[in-house]
Amino acid sequence: MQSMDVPEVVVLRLPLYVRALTQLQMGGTEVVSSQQLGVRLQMTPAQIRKDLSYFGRFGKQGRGYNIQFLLKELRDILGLTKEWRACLVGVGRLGRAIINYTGFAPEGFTIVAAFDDQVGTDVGGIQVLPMGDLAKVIAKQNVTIGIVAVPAVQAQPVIDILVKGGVKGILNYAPVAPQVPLGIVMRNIDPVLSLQSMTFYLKDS
Amino acid sequence: MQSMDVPEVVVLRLPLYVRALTQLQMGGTEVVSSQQLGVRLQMTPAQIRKDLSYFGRFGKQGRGYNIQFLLKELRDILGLTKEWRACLVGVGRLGRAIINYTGFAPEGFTIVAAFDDQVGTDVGGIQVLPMGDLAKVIAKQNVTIGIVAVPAVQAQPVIDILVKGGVKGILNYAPVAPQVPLGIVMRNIDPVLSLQSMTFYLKDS
DNA sequence: CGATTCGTGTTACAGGATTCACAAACGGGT
DNA sequence: ACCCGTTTGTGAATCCTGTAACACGAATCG
Repeated sequence: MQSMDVPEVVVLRLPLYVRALTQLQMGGTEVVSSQQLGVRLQMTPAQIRKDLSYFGRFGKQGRGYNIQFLLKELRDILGLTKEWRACLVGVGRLGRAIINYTGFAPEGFTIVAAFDDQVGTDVGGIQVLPMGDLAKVIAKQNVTIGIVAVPAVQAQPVIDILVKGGVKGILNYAPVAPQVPLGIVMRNIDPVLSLQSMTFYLKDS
Repeated sequence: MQSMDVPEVVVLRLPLYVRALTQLQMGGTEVVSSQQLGVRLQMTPAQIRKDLSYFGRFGKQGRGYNIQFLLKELRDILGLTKEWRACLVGVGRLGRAIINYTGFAPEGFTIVAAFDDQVGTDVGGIQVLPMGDLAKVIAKQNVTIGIVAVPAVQAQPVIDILVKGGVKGILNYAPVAPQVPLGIVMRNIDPVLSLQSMTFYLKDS
């Protein structure tokens, strides 16, 4: 498994490349140099080349990278060729916004189930199930990702349940820094933290 | 200005400290050691001490950090003592979810205006104004932060307008990597990118 | 009051990550 | 067939970040 000796920062940047390349492809471009990509993404060409070189040799000297080919490779590396099935916990305002968010599906992420204490009502075509059904649904529906949209205090217990249920990755919207066992991948979405680090630079200007 | 020689990674961690300390304070704790904080935040005590030492000497040997004092200091450093006024651009599904999000206000971030092409309707008690009024409102209402919740293609032009209008920081929810002039602080909120880097680790397990 | 324990702030170090620089490769033009 | 401008991939060098070690101040205990 190559995952081990690739720095995590590099992995975090790969999706940026995928996105930029996709946009270029939409625009009809067929070949791009690390130089041009660098301008688009505000980074040095050297870094882009180094990053890509962790995974193989995708470019041609004197020409650059064939976009279609590089995209296919990157999608493969990131595991974006298959569909990923996620479940959502918490169907409050935030949870409903997440269900209705149209950005996930085109990238292959599908929310197949939603859980909450207030059961019953359908939201955006998805039935809301009781928390008790969680483990069963994860197993039966082949869910690998849990999306957490509950209040802060409930986040840790919910995440524990998700992990015990067999989820491998967690996308956490709750404003906490939850603990997960080794081997579980977590990503936090936290606009307040972003703002709070921003104000440091804004405070005297 | 001390901002210059403090590494950005450190600044990004400060809000985490603020949050953890606040929770401890709620729980009635008065003093905490870097050790204990480290357990809570999954980081080494050494790093916490080093981070804090960029800004001063806040702890007492043999005792630890007085939470109330350290919190005040950190809030000061981050500029969280005053109220920050933001405006939102884009009142679609995502924009409305942002307006209704209850996590901003308690931390001192207020959305004072919203802009969109579809004018008129009030959303969550905030009137939606036409884009043409943007510059005027930013100046009159003392807005320093712009929140972008428009579709990808409109993001860059909207950000240009916000910057020209005088905003100093931008919280961008659109799935793009926008260019901003030097001196403007940008933070991106992008769940899809988070998921796409997650799958790299999930793809063979 | 002296000894012991605790935990800070700081300096030194090791490991990573970014940038640099250059040989090798490619394509187009002549 | 050969040259020239271009751009890759990759060690080497530089910069940055995190960790470990330590000296010292503060509190506690007998």
